Amino acid sequence: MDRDHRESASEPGAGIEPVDPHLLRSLREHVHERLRGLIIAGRFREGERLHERELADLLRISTTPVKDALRMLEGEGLVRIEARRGVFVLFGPRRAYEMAMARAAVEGVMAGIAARRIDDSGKADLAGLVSRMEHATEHGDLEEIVALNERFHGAISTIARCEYLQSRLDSQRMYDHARRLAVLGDLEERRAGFREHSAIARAIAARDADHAEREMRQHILRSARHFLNHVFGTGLEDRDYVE
Amino acid sequence: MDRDHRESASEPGAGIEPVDPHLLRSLREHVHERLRGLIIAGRFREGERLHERELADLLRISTTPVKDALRMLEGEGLVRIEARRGVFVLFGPRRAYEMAMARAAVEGVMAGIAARRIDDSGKADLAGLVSRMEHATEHGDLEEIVALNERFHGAISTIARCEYLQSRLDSQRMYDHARRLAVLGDLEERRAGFREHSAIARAIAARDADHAEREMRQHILRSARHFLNHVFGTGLEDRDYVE
DNA sequence: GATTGAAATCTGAAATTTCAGATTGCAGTC
DNA sequence: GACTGCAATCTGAAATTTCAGATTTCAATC
Repeated sequence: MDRDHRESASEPGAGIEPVDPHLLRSLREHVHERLRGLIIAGRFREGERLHERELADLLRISTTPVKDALRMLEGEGLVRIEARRGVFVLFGPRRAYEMAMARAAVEGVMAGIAARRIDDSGKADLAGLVSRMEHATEHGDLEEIVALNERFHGAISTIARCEYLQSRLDSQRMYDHARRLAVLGDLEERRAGFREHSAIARAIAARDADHAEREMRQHILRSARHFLNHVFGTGLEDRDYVE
Repeated sequence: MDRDHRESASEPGAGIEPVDPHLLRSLREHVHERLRGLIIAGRFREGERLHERELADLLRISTTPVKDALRMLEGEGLVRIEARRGVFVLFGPRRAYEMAMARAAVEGVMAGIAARRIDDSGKADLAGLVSRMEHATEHGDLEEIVALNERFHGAISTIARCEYLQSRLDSQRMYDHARRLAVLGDLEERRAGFREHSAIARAIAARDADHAEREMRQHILRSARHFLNHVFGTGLEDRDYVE
């Protein structure tokens, strides 16, 4: 309602924007998304072989978009393609944690930049999201928590305005949705995540770049470790990763 | 000579290893390497259009490996592919600096991990490389400096043993070789780089992870800024990037 | 049974053809 | 001249075919 009210009736083009060329998703992107989801959900063991023609048969499409999707997965470090030998899955606890480390490093830098760039409008956005996250945390609204988490991290990216750094994060996603919900069923874990989000937002609002970065990194690494312990049991060498 | 001496004559298989599947480079990789080099050398303006069929004609190959190479470049953030519209270059000073930032973030983490994992053999390797870098710095042996720089960073990666993090670095390379040599022609710049390398090696040898990370990040960002100022003149917003 | 070499089969890479959406050019109408 | 609609052309996406290296199978030889 507020939205319609703000658009002036004297602007006939109001609300009309250029069509985003990415709205139509290609076959390759569909395949990529599906295979990626299966890999991080653990459907394939680490080292398991994927079969290009078999996948194409199952999906009722030609091998071309399957090849392209596998190439994308290779670029993300989730599979290894050996010419004329096969495609092998590269996802296990170690890889997942290294992905989290890469994410922590890059997103930490972005949080630092956001702290330098924040304005009042950005502060209000973050505060609003934190408030909603607190509510969802206490009420156990798990899907809402996941969605707000996305929005929180997205808001920081918007403030930071580092398009390339953000693009690097897309390939570091290693959470399986269903398992993430399972982990968030634990109130203490939810509260820990919320405390961390709050600390990040406070540091950014205070323009404390170093602190924002540190909080962001710790948040990402701690929650990743918790998640991976839940999914894989023990499997990580702790020595390298103490923060 | 020392090498041959170390291999025992009683081991008939000595020196025989599995064939690395990547030894034979595919057409796609050749095209990727060439196009990548041209892009970071500034052969194409930011926003300039690349033409898939034209490139295939020039290279005397089919469009398939050209498509694949362009896809790889897209994954690296160096081009944007719009379906049925064209391929557009995304490389300019801002992108180059964001690439350096991503590299600084990830490689900083790796330096910290190396500091935790270092052993005596690793210390000796780094010390040896630093010694050779000092010599090349004072004698203006530019190609040697570039090669030793690669080896220095590679040695740290070997110590850190984070395969995935290392793989993320491959797509963050943004130095044009010829221009890099030009920048290194300046003795003060060479010395600054050497001082930074030394500081990194010292921090790693001292197992001071935080310090190693900080030194690595500063080294990468400072030298990138210097390089980009040389190549592009001013063009970066300094405000975001103060370290 | 062990070894060797050739044939058959498998596999991703590359070439070629076709497809389908996007853009441009041109002719007709007002 | 401005506008509209259609045809021609352009472009990356996808399908299909072929290629060339890798692996397996099978038959012959010792």
